[in-house]
Amino acid sequence: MAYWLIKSEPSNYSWQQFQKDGKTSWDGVRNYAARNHLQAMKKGDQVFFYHSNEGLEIVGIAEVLKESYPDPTLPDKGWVAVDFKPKKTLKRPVTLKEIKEDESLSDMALLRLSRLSVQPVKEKEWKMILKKAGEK
DNA sequence: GCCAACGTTGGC
DNA sequence: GCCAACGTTGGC
Repeated sequence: MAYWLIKSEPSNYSWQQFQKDGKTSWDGVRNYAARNHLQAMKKGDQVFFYHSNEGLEIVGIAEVLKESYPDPTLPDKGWVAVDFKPKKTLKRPVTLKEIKEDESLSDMALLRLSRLSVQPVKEKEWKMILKKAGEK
């Protein structure tokens, strides 16, 4: 099982909206690095949902519902989409500030590659963040 | 609203 | 194939 992090601007698509929808299709990604990560996702993988621009915090955990398939908004160009479903809202959101302050998380892609919208999370980082969120 | 970081584009 | 110009993302 692998761990990931996806970003969304709440004004565009928020965690609350995601929960209301029950699932969502992550399409429209037009970045090669992000696409490669989408393609590597397996059903059941766990995914942090991060609010960028506003909030600046990890708000919940999603799960891969459907592995990558041709992006319906641009099917012939090799871009892909992945379906997610919301799994759990964190007891306490984990802010970018907290992540920055933690030495052991200084290597996270969130900090090093701040512009990448789909990125891998190491198991160690995953557990660390869950702990900060007040989860087991 | 500004600006740094980074990806993409296009001229040579 | 290099690199400058430009556009976009995202934190501040």
